[in-house]
Amino acid sequence: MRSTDIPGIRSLPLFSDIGEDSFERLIRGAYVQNFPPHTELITEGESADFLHIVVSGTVELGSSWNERETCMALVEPHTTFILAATIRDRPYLMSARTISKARIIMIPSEDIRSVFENDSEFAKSIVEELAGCYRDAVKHAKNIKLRSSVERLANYLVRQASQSSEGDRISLDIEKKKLASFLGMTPENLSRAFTALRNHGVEVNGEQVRLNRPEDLTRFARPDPLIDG
Amino acid sequence: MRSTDIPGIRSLPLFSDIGEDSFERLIRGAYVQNFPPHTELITEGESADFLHIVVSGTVELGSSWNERETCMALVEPHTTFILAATIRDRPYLMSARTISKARIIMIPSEDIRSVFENDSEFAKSIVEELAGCYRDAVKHAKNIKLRSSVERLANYLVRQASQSSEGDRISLDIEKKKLASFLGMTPENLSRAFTALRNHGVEVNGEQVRLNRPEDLTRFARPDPLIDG
DNA sequence: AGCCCCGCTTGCCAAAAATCAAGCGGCCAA
DNA sequence: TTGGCCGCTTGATTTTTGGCAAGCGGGGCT
Repeated sequence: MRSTDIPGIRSLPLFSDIGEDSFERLIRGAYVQNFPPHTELITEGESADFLHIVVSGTVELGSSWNERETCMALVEPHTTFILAATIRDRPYLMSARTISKARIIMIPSEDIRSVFENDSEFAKSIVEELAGCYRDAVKHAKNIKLRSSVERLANYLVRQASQSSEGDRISLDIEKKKLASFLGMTPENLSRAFTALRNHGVEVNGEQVRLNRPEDLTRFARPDPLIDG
Repeated sequence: MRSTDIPGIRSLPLFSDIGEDSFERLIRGAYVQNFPPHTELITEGESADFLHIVVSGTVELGSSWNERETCMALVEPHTTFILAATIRDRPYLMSARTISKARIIMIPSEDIRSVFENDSEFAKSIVEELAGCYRDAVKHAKNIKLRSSVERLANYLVRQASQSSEGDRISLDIEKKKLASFLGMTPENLSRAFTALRNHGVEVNGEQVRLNRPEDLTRFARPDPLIDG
């Protein structure tokens, strides 16, 4: 693979600060691939042969136990997944599947480990990325342990709105079913949670959600940078 | 501080592989301190000036939101806490307080970051430790999202028993109140969960728990290395 | 020793969330 | 076009969990 095969790869957070030789070494063994939606990329419990980086599209990380399943994270472009398994050479704790069409870089775990040892800038990037993943996992757990389902939905909406350019209009870009799972509730319960938030000016129309009284919703949600940040 | 001040410090996972000069550098700015039980060591939201390492005793990591509080992790000797905040130079996501008397090493965050850049063995140890923390956080979230409260308790007991030398006798070394919070339920609910597990041979006597039919309990709990490992 | 505080338990009830069932409506394929 | 599948919603009901109150009992303090 030539590095020019992937426009913008050099500016990924993980690569932006590293030396040219380290970069070449990582790129040499790497694959880039386009996947259709709903493709299982990795399976919980398997061993971690590649580090994955999302270039475009969205990837879901999910876990299951005893016939139950839950969505643990939604991975957006420019970040990695299953970095921890790669580093510790342990089985994946989560499965990964594409939600939309997705373009993904895969780098052999051994290459990651060997470049890590020789390039302290890369090591720094890796550890920053990993620390970020860790903090996200902690936030996810806090969200679920400390808030009710309606509160989780409210905060999700407030956050989406703050990130959207549209101001108080949100387009849920994932199935409600999936959103429910991510927020730790059933689809039925998510429907009811949306209904409950009508009192705070939330108006739902299929994928489109409008926050008619954003201040009201925010006051109810009480977003916290240490959970939602 | 002299390194001889802390017996065994050199064999901590974080230090066992690093060079003597790196070690000296880390130790130079470090403090060791003994804390009484129930002492707040760090507070959620503050900035991360020190990496903490538990030498002896137990430390609780907890988080709060909107008057609610939850125990996120129990840190045992030889591991670190708030490593991620140290590395990213971000505010703590969790508070830390001692549960028992505890002996703790504190190393300035800057020292960690600078030695990290110069000693790839140390970098490797740091990233392994961090990956371990991340995996623990993911497991915690899976545990809570995928299991009911009774199932969580059952698995907790099975795991404790497997780690204990006593076979099927367990001594809960933390308050039930705290255990309840860690397992994501109220103290009342924990009591009821214990009662429910009588059907599977669980007998409680204050701090002492006996598993009279371990196979039965295990069959009910369905422990999973990707959650309980 | 006696008192009080606090952790734990239990009963009772309320709230939250899951489950079951039915119906609507869009989308895809025959 | 039509049939069937699937995602979503809503209602009815159950299960799970939480909250409140009362009582028990151990440990520390006066």
